Amino acid sequence: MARGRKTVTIRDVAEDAGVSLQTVSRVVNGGPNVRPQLRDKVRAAIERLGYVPSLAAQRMSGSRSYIILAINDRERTLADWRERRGTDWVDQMLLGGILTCSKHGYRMMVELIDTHSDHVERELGAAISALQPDGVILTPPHSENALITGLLTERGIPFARIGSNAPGPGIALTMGDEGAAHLATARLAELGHRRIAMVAGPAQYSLSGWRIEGWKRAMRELGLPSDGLLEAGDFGYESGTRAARALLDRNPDCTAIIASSDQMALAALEVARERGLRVPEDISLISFDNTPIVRFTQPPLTAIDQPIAETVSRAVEQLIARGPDGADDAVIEVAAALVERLSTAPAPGSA
Amino acid sequence: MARGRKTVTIRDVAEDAGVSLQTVSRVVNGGPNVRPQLRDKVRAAIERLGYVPSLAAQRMSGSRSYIILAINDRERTLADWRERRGTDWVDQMLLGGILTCSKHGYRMMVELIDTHSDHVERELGAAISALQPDGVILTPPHSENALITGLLTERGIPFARIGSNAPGPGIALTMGDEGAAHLATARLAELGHRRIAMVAGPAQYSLSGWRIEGWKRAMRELGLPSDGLLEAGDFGYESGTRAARALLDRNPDCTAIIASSDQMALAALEVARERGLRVPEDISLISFDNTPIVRFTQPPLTAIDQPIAETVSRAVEQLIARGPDGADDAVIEVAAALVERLSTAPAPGSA
DNA sequence: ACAAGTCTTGAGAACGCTAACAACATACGC
DNA sequence: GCGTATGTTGTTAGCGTTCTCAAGACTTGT
Repeated sequence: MARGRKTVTIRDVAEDAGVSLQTVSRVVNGGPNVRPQLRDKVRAAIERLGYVPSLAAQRMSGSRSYIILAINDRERTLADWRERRGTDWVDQMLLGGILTCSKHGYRMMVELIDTHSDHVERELGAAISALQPDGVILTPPHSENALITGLLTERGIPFARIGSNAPGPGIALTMGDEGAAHLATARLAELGHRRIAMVAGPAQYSLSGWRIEGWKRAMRELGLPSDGLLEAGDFGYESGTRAARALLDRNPDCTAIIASSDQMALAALEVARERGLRVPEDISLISFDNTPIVRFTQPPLTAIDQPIAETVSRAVEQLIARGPDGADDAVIEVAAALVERLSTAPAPGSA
Repeated sequence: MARGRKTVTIRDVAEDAGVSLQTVSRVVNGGPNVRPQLRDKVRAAIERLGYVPSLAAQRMSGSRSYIILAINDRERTLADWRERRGTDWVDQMLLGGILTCSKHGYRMMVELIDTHSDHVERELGAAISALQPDGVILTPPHSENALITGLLTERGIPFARIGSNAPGPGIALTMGDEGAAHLATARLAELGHRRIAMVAGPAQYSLSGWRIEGWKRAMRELGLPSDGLLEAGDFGYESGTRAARALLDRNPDCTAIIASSDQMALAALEVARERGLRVPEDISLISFDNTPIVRFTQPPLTAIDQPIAETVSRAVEQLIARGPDGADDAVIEVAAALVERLSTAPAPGSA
């Protein structure tokens, strides 16, 4: 077996092209002061030998590591996965991240970290020390964890916080949860609905609050009361069942529900069915997330599409563009869209 | 801003513990010949300083890179993603991989690579040169690409091929596609079905062939003819529609369909509906994959669960356990299971 | 008690790359 | 034509770790 054919190093290229190591390095990194003639010669040698710089060596020599680290919540990810709920969030994040990273010669790594306070510093610290990433992407519920943002700030590593619009340290990227909830509510009102209920997410996620805000603002603007029309779940199916039942028990006149996750919307759909309510004839449903499952339910659900991939992509681009020193704070919004399917219709008796 | 607090290196630990670099290195890597007293002293220093070895430096010094690289097909992944079909496969793979990697102090990286022959060597070669992974995990359709396995063999990098049971180079991990198809077919026969059709995957994937084999073997063992009951799709929804229509046109007496992917099963479900066939009363349906969507269709689908996460986990463990030299070939099978839901029932008119 | 081993520790080189600096060539101003 | 800015190339050191090899401290057998 032709095992272990020696790796092509920068030295081999230098030799082949008849120049010094440094010149090759300059060509590889797009250095500014190289004569075109030499540059082409070096490029030819690189091509011929199939040279690719070693990431480890680059990192060692004090330059960038070309790694972006994405932090996900271990508990949630594992629960989603174990119960085969699907982890579309991870998917979207990964794909958006990988694609954008590779466009810039970077790589993305995913790390699962416990939210528990005594673990979080150890685990994140270890990951950072081992990988020395050029940037970190934080996803909920880590996005507003002061322990984490503090650690990253202290170590001088640029980071982006997904799903947060609190103008704290680092780059905050939000999907405009307030606006999205407002959009959904307004659309339902447009269809003639007056009693529009909201199944919110857990208070631990700040986006839950923003969605409630958006819903309340829309109701207020339309002169509709929102009292008694709010329930909270934990994004999971069971909590959605509980919330939908409570909501319908309390408001028999409710004709529309906005659920803060697809799972909870699915639960609401089932609760409606168990009570003999037809969707969308008797009650309309809008969910948040727009994961693949909502296209295959009966009826397919109208949903707010979370542009997770695009958001993460933007985050990566910011991180890379700003480089090691540009950790300036910023708030960026990537707009969500309403995808209308068959779970929404004019309110019963309207028009 | 307390920017850039210096990283803790092995030198700091050595100084703190009053020993040489080498001793610390030995303790960190579980070296065999260190006196317990010293070992504890060094461990205490590591703990106190929060030392974590730099991955880049470890790699540089010629030891392992502690990185496992997973290769996915770019085209398929992007298509799945763009059309929001969901990429459950990526999910499962990633999670199974990450979890097992981190258990052993490894990391997993995902790379999307084009199947096109002129790209594949360049792209994979570049990824390998840059990352220098300790092992590579190949997923279909790369698992049996001779260009890829050749390149890896030549470079002496151990690799695992997921979804292949061809006893070629490297470790082949199969989910027992032949057995799984046999299982599904036998179960349907048990329910009284005689005309059991198969919507297979594309021939490009060898597992498609194995599934056909399993189905044919079961039919043969049961003394049932299988002629005219086979159609092939490309795993996608549209191809499933075409296949199901062709199948039902040709075999009005068909009472059961096994589809080689959830998407194609969904399509078959829709085709049945459009022809006024009730599932499962008139026709039973079994799909392959068991992604999250099949739990939420009407009715929920009986499915063969692909133990992707477990398979990848096994692959990672093999790769790590064998180390840099143990590239011995092997074939490992992780059994798939049949998850019965509501799309299967006794054949019409039976019992 | 002495030679021959084994265990334990340390010193120095090496991995592949880039930063910082030095050296040389070329251009420009007067 | 000489000094100074600017462009181009090469040289050296160092990043943090592990490997190789050597030296010292213990054993053990006779």
